[in-house]
Amino acid sequence: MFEYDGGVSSGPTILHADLDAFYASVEQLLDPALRGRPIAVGGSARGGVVLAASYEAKAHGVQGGMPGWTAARLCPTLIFVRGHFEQYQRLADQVMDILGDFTPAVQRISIDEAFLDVSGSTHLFGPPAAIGARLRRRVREEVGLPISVGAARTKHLAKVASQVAKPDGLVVVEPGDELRFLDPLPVGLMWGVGPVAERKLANLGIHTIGDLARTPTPALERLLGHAVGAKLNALALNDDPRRVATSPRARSVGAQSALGRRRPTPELVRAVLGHLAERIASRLRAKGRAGRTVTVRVRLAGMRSVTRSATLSAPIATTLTLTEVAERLVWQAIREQDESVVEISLLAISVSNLTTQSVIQLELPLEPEDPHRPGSATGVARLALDSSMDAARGRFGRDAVGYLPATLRRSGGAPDEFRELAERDL
DNA sequence: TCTGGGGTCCTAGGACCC
DNA sequence: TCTGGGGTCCTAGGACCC
Repeated sequence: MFEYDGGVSSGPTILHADLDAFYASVEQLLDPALRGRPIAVGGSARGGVVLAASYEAKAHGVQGGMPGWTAARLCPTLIFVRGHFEQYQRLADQVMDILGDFTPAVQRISIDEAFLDVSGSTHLFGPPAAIGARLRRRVREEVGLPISVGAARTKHLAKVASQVAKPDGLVVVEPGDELRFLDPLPVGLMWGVGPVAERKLANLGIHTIGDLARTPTPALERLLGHAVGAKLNALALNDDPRRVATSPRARSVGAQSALGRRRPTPELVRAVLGHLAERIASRLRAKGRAGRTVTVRVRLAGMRSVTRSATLSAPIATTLTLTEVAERLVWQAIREQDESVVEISLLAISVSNLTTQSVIQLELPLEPEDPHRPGSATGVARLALDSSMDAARGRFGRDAVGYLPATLRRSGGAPDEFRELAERDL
């Protein structure tokens, strides 16, 4: 991780730029008939989940992550549109290129938002407020999308400022105004305060960031745990040392698939895990990485989840080995539930404890009699199989091999283009 | 009416080692 | 006979973010 230290400046030189209702705004850009109207990307009035809502829909209470039928009930005129996922990546990259014109210190934190440290750019572009305004204008004129910008001395404050600026606004917090700015804002605007923490804080009468700042740290730690409590108190007092940095390497890779409600038959479990393992392992191989810890998650009907994990003696990146380890863990998890559990609604695999190792190193013999070991005859054969599958995929596209049989696909499942949008670089 | 998919980080208990 | 304290790794669960 490389850090840009803008520490010499005490002005509001950290910018947080955040595209407004990104997926929905792209749909409105692509289809003028949708502009000014309440739309939801993803889901339908009968099922699925809403991935993003336009501001017109948000005005009715529609939010991302909400079941489609709930959204339709809140907003009867809601228009459901299918996503144009390839366009999202292209347009977001175009926006990031524009941000890069203002400073090399850009930390992209998701497809549609980034931090910028502009402390070295003011001699070229003027003060941070001018940079924010210029950046917003360029994104609007060259890409056609609304973007909100917050500028402050720290990342956290810049992020809060961009939330306050939405939609389509710019908020600059001068150093002398920081505490006054934060004081009346709801605690939920802070990074790290979700629904659970918000409810616990409300029970103590803590509603605003000012309330939080006036609460003694030990009380917060008792309520929310050591790490969260201490962090929140520091942030509420605007004591935030984080610098803009390039993204660190990923620490885990995973994939999941919602199934509706299914009885976990051996055939179903094998097919779904094989599909997930293939997605994960091919990503690992493409980057020359491998992982030692395999974690599976089984979500039961009723949304309760159980996880099981195993740490292997050597890192793996082969599809078959990952499938078999995951299969063992999933059946272990299912067996340990009481017998009333007959249906599952999701399977997930994650690989962590990642190492950066070449394929050659993975082939070093360990215990040749164990088929799970990369050095065994079986292990070598599996690597060879994976290599040819990877090659076929490279030539004929990602769906050329290893896709989930149509009979096991659930209508309304997330398209692969959507999955790829969320993937982090390994 | 029934709830996506990609991640990060923290906690707490137990095993194990020195 | 009974026994300390610190560090590291592993596992399961959960909060949170986009």
